[in-house]
Amino acid sequence: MSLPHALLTSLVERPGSGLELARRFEKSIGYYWSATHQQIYRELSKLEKEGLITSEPEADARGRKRVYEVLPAGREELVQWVEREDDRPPLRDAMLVRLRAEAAIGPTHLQDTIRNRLKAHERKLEEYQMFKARDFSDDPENRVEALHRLILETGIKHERVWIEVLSEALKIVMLEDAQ
Amino acid sequence: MSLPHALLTSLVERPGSGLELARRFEKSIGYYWSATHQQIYRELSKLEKEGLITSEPEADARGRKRVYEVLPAGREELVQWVEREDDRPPLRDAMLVRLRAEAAIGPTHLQDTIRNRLKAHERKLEEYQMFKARDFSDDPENRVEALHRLILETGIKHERVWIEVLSEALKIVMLEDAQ
DNA sequence: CATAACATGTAATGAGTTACATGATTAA
DNA sequence: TTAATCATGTAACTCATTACATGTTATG
Repeated sequence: MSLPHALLTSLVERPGSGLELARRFEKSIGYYWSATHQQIYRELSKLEKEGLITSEPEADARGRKRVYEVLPAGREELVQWVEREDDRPPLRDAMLVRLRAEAAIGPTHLQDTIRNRLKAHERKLEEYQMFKARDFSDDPENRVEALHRLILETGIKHERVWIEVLSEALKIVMLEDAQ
Repeated sequence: MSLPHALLTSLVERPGSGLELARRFEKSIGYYWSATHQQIYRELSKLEKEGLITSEPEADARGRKRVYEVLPAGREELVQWVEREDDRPPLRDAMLVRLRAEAAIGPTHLQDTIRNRLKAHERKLEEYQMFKARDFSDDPENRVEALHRLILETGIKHERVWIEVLSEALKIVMLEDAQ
């Protein structure tokens, strides 16, 4: 149940429409949560029905831009949620299942798949490093900047782990082909 | 759609019942895919209906142990799937949403939540390191062992990243309380 | 023969994805 | 005035979670 709270957070930072939020998810929010525009519109309606956000203009305006902002009740709900305990999400990556399957029934031809994913992670890493260079100085930081930097840093670490893992996977898979 | 393939992989490695598979998921499979027994039973029925696995005894035996094994068609499906291209799963962690929300509306009281999750990751890391010491030697490895080690190593790296991130988060959150 | 442990399942709900539908605004 | 872009939404489906229901086997 984090999507509504990711939306509340983003709207607290700055009011915006469904499509604007979808774009924020694609850009910056993407490295800690992801969602499609369909999900976002559905969730915004729900949040408005629950009285946590309002929109302007209120009219049933299909096709016309509708800007949402957070109500006091929404802010309160967000505070409550932040302080709530929560389990860690399970690590669930099909690539690891593929590698285990490869061990069981291989050799198969999965080098290209690995190589493509490796490239994808390298691209993301580069993108995040650009964000970091652009948005964060080495100066003493306030808490907001420190938290934002930490979140981006998490994305960077995540990409680095996968680059390491996939590079190693490629080595193993290519070795077995050479035999 | 990785659960059926995680099941096929595990059953190729060794035939087993639903509950046995659930236990494997809790133990070793947990660091690359997770599932509950309800999901597992449902998926096993589906796989059997599709002719990818069989079970003994076939009888509609509620309460009696039923051991599944993979049919040639199941093995073939697994090979096909392993070689199939696949996008990276998005990074989706409620803790990062919490940290971003904390930046927007904080300070709130989320230190305990962070501390608890930190402890959970430290416990997991220790567990994985025990597995590693127990199951893998430093000897020259064959491909199966190398792949299994890589998967475990991925879990270890993952835990380490979160330990770093949460330690840093704790520092930031405690600093702001001191002000 | 009672009870704990083992074993398999159903039902309801929630969350996420994919495909599709439609209206409004702007610029060529 | 037509096409592109902006913008909002519906519907159907799959996957995962939670709560519950029930039968079997071993053992004291």
